Amino acid sequence: MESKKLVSATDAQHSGTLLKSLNEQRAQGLFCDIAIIVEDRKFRAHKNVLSSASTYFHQLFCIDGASNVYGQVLELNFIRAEVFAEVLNFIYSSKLVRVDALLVSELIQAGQALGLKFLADLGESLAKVKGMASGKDKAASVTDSKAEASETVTGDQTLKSEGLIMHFEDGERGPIITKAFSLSSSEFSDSKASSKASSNCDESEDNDDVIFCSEISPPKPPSSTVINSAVQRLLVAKMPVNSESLGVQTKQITLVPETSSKVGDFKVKISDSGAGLGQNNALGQQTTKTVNLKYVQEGKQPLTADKTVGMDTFSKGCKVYANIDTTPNTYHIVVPSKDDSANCEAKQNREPKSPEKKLLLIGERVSGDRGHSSIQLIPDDSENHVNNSRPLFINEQCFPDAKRLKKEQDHYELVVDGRVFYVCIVCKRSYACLTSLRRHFNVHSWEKKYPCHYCEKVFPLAEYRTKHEILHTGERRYQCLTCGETFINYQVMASHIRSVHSKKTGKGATEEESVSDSKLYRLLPCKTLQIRQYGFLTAGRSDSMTGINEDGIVYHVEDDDDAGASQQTPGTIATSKPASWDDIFPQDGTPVYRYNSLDGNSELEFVIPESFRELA
DNA sequence: ACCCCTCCTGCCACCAAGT
DNA sequence: ACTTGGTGGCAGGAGGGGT
Repeated sequence: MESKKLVSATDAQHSGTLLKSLNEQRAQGLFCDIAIIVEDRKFRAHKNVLSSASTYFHQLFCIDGASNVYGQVLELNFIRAEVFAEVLNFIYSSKLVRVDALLVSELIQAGQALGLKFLADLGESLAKVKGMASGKDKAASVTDSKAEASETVTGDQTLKSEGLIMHFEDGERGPIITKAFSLSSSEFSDSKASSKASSNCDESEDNDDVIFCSEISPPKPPSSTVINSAVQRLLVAKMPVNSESLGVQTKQITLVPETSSKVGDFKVKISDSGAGLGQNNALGQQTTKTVNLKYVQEGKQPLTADKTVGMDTFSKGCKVYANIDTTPNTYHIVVPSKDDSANCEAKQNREPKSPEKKLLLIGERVSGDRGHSSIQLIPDDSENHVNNSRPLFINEQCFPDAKRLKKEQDHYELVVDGRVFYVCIVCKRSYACLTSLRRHFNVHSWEKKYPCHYCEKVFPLAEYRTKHEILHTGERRYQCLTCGETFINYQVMASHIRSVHSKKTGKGATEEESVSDSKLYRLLPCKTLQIRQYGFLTAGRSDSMTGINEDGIVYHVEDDDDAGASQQTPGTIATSKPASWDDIFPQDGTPVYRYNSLDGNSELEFVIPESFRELA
């Protein structure tokens, strides 16, 4: 039998090349499957890469139902955009390059929060390296006698320790760390991060009134955290009872399935906790009882259930009414008939008339039987909340699959005396108009992004962008008819009219003032918007674009399929005759727009005219 | 206290698609 | 032609931060 010859080979540069390629793909937006919104900036990235580098992201992507992951968009609110940009660069390059030393502490915090061991340990590494420098390095102010240097090169302010290479240089605002390479390829076994992610219920207790919690059953926890199966089904909800400047008193409701009981039996624990302490049972009061909810799932309508019942025990389509009139602390559960279920969605928007007066519809079971939602206890002053358009705090955070929450499943309905309120499932804001909720929901989902045409900012609402862009253009649309002065927005104009002319605008004005209100100012057409729409209308065509030269001549630009080679072709004008800006905006003081095709954008560059600058 | 600014939300107009 | 749903602008209140 002939012996096999085996050949082994290792590409030492493979990992580096691979990472570099991934980083290039990220830069080009290729294959990015997640958008991360931090402050007002959007970062595209690859889930696989994030998950591999960060235990936080690993956990997050494993737990599909994490409350803040909605589809392909993730919003991080515990980190600044500037810091996250460096974190992302590090993940995709294994390097921190010319990072302002002032950011180091935040980078360390970010590393700890995101489960990035290198960044989390950066402080320790820095202390060691600085200890090696022992006064030779300008940046070194902390020394560590325990630092063990395998090699120390301080002459050029480059330090090496345990695989860490650092280079210090003086930046404008202080020392800058450059050429810092990752310590090692040791696996992230960050128990802190793991346990942190595994206990989401506790993680957010610091500031939030309502804890966003999820079923603690990640399919593939990166750490081998063993979670008791009984605890996995634990659902915890917190409810603000008193939201005065004194903090928030909370009641904690815990639904624990009774393993020895029948299906649907839950042991309900209610405990009070101190304001803002985030500690269970701080005040000690606790009651426990068992309720059978099976009938709720299979029952015939209507039913009444205790308020401590979890929403996840209801069948899909059940409408849950808080019985605020006759029997406090109970719900009416209205189970739709089979015929109703098909038309349930269609009926939702046409159901302003509530036959059950004084029944507060606090929610509808929208997720499947495996859902992990719960109903928040209604505060005693719930009716006040209703009057304030902040009626309820419904805890419906724990969806097993956030992607299933489609647009038509982004809200609950509240019916109060026949009036419908639409409650956002994420933040619990209530709206009188469904359109308002739809518009608002993009703040969570970022299904649509509205990037500023003048800077890198991204907005969840078109109107925010428009208002922001007007700040760029400096356009002043609001004109005071008393003195003729123009203003950039309504608020400034109203303030001017109030302070200078001693007149009131708006609903707060007296009847006499209201009568004359319409004459106080006038609103000029929005040039900023018009020019953008004009640009889109022309540039939006797949085969051609229209541009304008500095003389104000409109150009028709043919697209030769070479994005970088588009050229203006004077003479191929889109209209029968050249159109100047005066034709479009014949008023004086019109801002100047230039067509910008340098970077492939079919956009119009706005140049603030001197007249505007003088006014500003 | 006042001003400035941003955010928010009810209301409305406009538009496109479907009936 | 009418209905419906989506979109986005406008008004004006609320609230935060700076002075």
